[in-house]
Amino acid sequence: MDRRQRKTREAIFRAFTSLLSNKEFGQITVGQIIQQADVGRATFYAHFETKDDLLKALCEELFCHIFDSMEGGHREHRHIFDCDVPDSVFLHLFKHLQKNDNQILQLLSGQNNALFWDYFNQGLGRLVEKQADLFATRKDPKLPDSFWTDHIVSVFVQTLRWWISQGLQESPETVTEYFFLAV
Amino acid sequence: MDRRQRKTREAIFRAFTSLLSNKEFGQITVGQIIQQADVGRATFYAHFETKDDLLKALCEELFCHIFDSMEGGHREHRHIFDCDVPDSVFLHLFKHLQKNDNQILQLLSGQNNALFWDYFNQGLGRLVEKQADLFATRKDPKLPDSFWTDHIVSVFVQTLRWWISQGLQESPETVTEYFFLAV
DNA sequence: TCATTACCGAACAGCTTGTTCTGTTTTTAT
DNA sequence: ATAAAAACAGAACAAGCTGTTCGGTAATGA
Repeated sequence: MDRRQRKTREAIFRAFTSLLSNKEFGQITVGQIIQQADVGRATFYAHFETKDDLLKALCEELFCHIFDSMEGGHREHRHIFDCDVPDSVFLHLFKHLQKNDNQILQLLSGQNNALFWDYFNQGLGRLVEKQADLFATRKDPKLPDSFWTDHIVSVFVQTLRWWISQGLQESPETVTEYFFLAV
Repeated sequence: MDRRQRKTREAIFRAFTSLLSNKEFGQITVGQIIQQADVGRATFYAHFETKDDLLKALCEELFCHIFDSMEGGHREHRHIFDCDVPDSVFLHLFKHLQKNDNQILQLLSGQNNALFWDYFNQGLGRLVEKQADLFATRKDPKLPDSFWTDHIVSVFVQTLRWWISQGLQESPETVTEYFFLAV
């Protein structure tokens, strides 16, 4: 990809996330984005068909990366996070979130947008299904499988939301413990 | 309140909910609302300052009613739903939702709007706090209180979301059982 | 009946969107 | 090095939506 394209695309993303951490998605105009990104109007529309398209692209950029980096047993981190205890995937995820790569927490915590949470749920769902046996013992046999995976995802999301609402005071280990106590 | 005011207000609400069940909130224009409601433009703005104001008013209309009708031990229904078993409040709520008063389910199930869920969460939170002792036995003492109430609300919402996604096939009794098994 | 209040409908200024154009700069391939 | 291709800036544009204003009409309630 052309270097100019890359720089422009990143400038737009930067400007957009910066605006998203302050305002609602609906209140943000293309004019503000291109002003903050210092980019021509026609250039913006050469990269993204519409504002929704930009949001979608940003979500994919952020969430696909964070979740894809954990698939396949996340071997690349095994030596760092001591990943042989069973809960490591979720602890790892909490640690990732605490590091706040790409200001993802600002985006998740703002009342801005359900779309972010939708993408997050989606990636998390895939993760949980791969770890299904982890929670099999706690599952009452009466509960349908689809219900149970939704449930686990929901508990994780609630735990994260609570953590954010507390200002991330607790350690990732504590939050992971809460998660497993609640599920 | 003037009869004309009432009729206009209800016509706008009807048109708005009708549109909301098909389109996203952001895609709906005031022009469409007043056309469907058969109401003059100036009249709309005499009733609601803005489109967001209308959404807020609708939420209050819907959720405050459904939750307020259940506060104070919901005595008025005691004879109908056999409310002396401990889980009756939530069973009652599921039954209310199944009846689908005011097409509330269409509004909750659409990917439309986080705002509806926010109001729903808010009302539910009040309800759960009043029933806190119901879940006290399952609560691990390590978990903070704020975490636990959030957790219960979250499990209820997840249960409802799952129920909607299944097309409300299960009975309210079954769903209530699932809820208590998962929490 | 009569004053009040709500409504209609048209017109409006202001803003946002998405497109199109011209001309300039940067990249890439020869 | 040079020429073709691609990306960019910036202005101008039509179209649509928003929220306001105003004169005229109809319903309400005392």
